[in-house]
Amino acid sequence: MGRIREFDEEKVLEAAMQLFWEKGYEATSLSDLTSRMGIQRPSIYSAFGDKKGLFEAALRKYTMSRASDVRTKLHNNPSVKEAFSTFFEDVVAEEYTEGLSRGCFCINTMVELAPHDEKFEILTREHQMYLSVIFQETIERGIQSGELEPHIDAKALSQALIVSLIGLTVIMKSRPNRSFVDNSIKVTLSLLK
Amino acid sequence: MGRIREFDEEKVLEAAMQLFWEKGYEATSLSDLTSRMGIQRPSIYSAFGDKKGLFEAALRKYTMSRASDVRTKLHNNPSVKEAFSTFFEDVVAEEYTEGLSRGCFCINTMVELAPHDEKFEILTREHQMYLSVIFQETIERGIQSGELEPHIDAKALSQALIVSLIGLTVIMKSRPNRSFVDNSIKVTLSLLK
DNA sequence: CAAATAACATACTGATCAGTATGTAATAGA
DNA sequence: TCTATTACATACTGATCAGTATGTTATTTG
Repeated sequence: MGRIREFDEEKVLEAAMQLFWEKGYEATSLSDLTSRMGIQRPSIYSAFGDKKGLFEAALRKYTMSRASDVRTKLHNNPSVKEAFSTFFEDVVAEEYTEGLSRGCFCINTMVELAPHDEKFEILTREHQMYLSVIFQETIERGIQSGELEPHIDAKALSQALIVSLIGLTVIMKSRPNRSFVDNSIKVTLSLLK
Repeated sequence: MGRIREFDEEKVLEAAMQLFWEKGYEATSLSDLTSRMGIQRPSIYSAFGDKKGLFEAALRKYTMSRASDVRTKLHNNPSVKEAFSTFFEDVVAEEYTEGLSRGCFCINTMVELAPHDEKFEILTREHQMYLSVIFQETIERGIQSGELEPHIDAKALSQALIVSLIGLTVIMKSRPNRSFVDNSIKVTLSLLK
């Protein structure tokens, strides 16, 4: 009963996600959001609670989509070494292609909000832990197939690769020379033996 | 001629630095600043121009002090491997000791401002490049002393270590298990052979 | 001491912030 | 068709934002 909604919640959430991803939480105003989402202020509040609630919904949407992407990319390549090098190169290519370096929405949030808001500390941590498990599974697959040496510590190595991926994503925001990131990746991935 | 200044510019700048470091640029208001710096609003504007100018001065103070610290820590230890492992462990210890994880002021700025303000893109990039040179010099010292293998690419390795250090600093904001960061460091520093 | 200068403190500016009150339009069930 | 309900758009709220105008106090120079 009652009037039916005219906007698609998934679509406006996608728009909000893009905006928060670009500008962060504090620098994004409700006016920015209404114009980008194409709906009025009270619609936002009725659908998502408040600004923090909308941000959280946007971040959850991002992390779920991102985790799925990472899983697909790493699982689809039969060669583990190639899977990782292609994955890291894709991350770099995306960042240098776009005019604005948005980086990773989750990492941005880890820096801006996690230290001051436990909800986001947990949310961002769990996303990184999940990615780390995907990395670990991939490395273990490489060990079992014989592509990687059997003695390596898959868990510890996956954690080191996650840390490198984060560092890479962050330093690209300062637009270093391409050689800097290429060198870093080459050296880091030499750990995959 | 005229009344003499009652505040110490270095001291109030130090206070501003601490606040911006904790909260970032957007989340820090002029009211926050006046109360923490202990001076009135017009004094800030006469000494530092505007909010961005104050932030820039604070960041420059930070990066200079930080670069000096890093140089000292890495140069003072005769063993290069030990210098790096102590250095990384110190970074972790500091972050897990304090209640709030401030991380690195420069890295925080790289995420918040560098993508939207070229001045900070350059400033943060140059700081990271400078740290990378300090790392490289240290690695080269290890090669010359015979502690490290002669064939390693000191430049590329130093860049990979910088990337790992950034990733480590960022992920600690989500307070992962200590074992996660310990594993990462152990694996990454295994590149120093 | 008088004039000039500069830092001081208070209080203000218009703009913008997140969030909401209010009235209208559209839908469902009775 | 009437009533209840929900979404809509407009316009408003008090609070806070960055930055400044104004007048006072302290110091130097003549």
